[in-house]
Amino acid sequence: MSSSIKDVALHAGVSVGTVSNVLNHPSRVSSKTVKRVQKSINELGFVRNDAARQLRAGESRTIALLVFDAANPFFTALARGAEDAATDEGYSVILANTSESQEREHSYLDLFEEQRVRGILISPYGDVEERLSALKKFGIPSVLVDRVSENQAFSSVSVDDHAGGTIAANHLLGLGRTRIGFVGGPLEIPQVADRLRGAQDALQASPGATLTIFETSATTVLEGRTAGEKIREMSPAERPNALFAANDLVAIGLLQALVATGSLRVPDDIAIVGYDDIDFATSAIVPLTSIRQPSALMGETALKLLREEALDPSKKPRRVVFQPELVIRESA
Amino acid sequence: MSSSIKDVALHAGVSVGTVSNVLNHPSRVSSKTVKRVQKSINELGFVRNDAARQLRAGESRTIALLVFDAANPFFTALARGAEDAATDEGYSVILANTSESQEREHSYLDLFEEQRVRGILISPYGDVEERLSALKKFGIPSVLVDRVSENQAFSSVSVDDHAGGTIAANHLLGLGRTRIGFVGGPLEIPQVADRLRGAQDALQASPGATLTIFETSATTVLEGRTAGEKIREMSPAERPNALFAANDLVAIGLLQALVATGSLRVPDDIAIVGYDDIDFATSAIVPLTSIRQPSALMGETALKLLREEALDPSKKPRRVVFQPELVIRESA
DNA sequence: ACCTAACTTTGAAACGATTCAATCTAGAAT
DNA sequence: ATTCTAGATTGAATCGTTTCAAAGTTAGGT
Repeated sequence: MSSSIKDVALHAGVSVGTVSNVLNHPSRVSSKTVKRVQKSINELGFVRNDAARQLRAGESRTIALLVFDAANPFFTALARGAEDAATDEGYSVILANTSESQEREHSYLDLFEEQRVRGILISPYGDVEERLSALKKFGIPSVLVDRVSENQAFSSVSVDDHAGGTIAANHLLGLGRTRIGFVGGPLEIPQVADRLRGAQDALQASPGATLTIFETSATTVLEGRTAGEKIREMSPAERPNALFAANDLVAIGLLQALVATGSLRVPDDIAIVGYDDIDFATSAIVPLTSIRQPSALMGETALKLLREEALDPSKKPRRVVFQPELVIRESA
Repeated sequence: MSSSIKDVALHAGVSVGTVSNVLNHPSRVSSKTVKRVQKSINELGFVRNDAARQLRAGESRTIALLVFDAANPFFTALARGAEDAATDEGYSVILANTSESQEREHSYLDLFEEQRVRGILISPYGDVEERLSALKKFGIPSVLVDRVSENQAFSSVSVDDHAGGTIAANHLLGLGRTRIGFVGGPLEIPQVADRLRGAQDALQASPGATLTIFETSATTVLEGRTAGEKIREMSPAERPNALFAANDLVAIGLLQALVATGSLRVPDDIAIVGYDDIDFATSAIVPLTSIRQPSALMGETALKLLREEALDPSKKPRRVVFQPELVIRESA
């Protein structure tokens, strides 16, 4: 069905070694021969079998990017950055979506291990550092994205989520809000936990203020809406007058529940701060005040770190931390 | 660095054939041996080399999904549907993003061909049917997503974009709007062209109404906003009083330019209908009236069609067309 | 105790590329 | 004419699996 390098060699009247050289080291072959072989390749419709190549050469040209929520624009922006950087270096990036499932996260890591990808960019959902260490020993480097390595074993690109949480909370406190709610979850997700902790630390400095946690089972629009509906039903006295959402998706969900129904006004009754500053933040019912992360740049940087790692696995991991930035719009 | 099946065989005191059988046909091996081999596998940290496996077995377990804009929630929803269906059948889906570049589209197709993926789900950007035919001859089936095959050569899952355009236009006409603008592009994208044509056909029936085309270079929020700014500057007399956007992203961009600045009211001054009904449509400044496509279901269906195709390549391609549905909110 | 049928296990031959030492040019220098 | 050299070409060995015919083993029936 598909022709091999041997068929090409036969057709062009040269040896298989020569065909391989035309493919990989054309300079070693006389231009006359190159031309002849190229012609045969075209006529036969030959396509190199990557499995065979990889088996012998021992190295792959693809890099895997594993995120736990591909639907989040923050990750697609990040992916875009990584892809552009990869293309420049002759690599291809393939994306896999964990869908917030530890099981899938592991099965994708298994897949990538079996495929011997050149490296892994991962925004971890579950606890995978041990697994990644094994992969590293195995020869597959990885770089953590949007999360730092707990034991400093991996390079990482992240944003200072604690600082982001503090900025958000301080902004709300600065507006004179004292009953603050944090909406997001699961709290096991480090990004969520850090943002929460950052907010809590900011609250420390303001004795009068309180922080209530509304934990959600995922950081999605839908979960945000569900939480919003609960908050809407609270009595005005206990209801928070400011909300800090773990990300913009949740914030948008909150807006849907609170504003779209006309029951409450944002920011008058409740101020809302989101996180990520995704494209849609600007165009929400009430344009969202949010904490911005430089997503594309993060992807690009992650790829660079991965390359460093691949070049010299013994190198000390680097940790790049970007600072988040408050973008003030109308919701707070 | 990494141990092979041979090492495992040696360690367990069996032949390589037996190890392979433990991996692929455990029923053929006595349970005693299975246990012993498993133990060796764990102790040595053996991981099957997929390249070798694929080379010998000749078939891969991954399916590629190639879309031209991974940032569009419609596609991520679709991807999710395909992924779930694939997981059920023991396949893995890898996602690649064309980023609206024909060059990338081709280079990813090259990659997938070299990798001998089991099949391709593609939402084409450029003109790729010829290329896909070659792939099919080569043994790699594909299913078109969100677009029908021009020459009936491929199975496809799509939405009746022409009908969608008609529905949108009729809705606007029904609201009494007569100066309608179509915003989107490039017009070479069939989805865009079909939606436009559907609208034009609806206009035929209304003699008094006119349709102006505002072509954009991509269907993104940014392009929508740019177009919106131009529309905002038009004199009230020539300015359209209704807009049909090629997708929700563009519609959101339009909203940003028209409403966020406070210059015009939606739908009073200008009514807007979007397309796709993405999650964010509900939460736009003005909740967006939109044409809904059953995205996840489409992904799931595409995977099923691909499986049929893989099972019997000579089978006549099937074309599944879903009907779009008008979701009325506030923007029109 | 022997034959058979059913299970297990073996090991060599693929799969399709890359690599590299060895061989073969053709032209320059003497 | 002869030697030398750099460049071009060859082809066998190799990567790590799966496959499958053949050989080996076990237990049940007579």
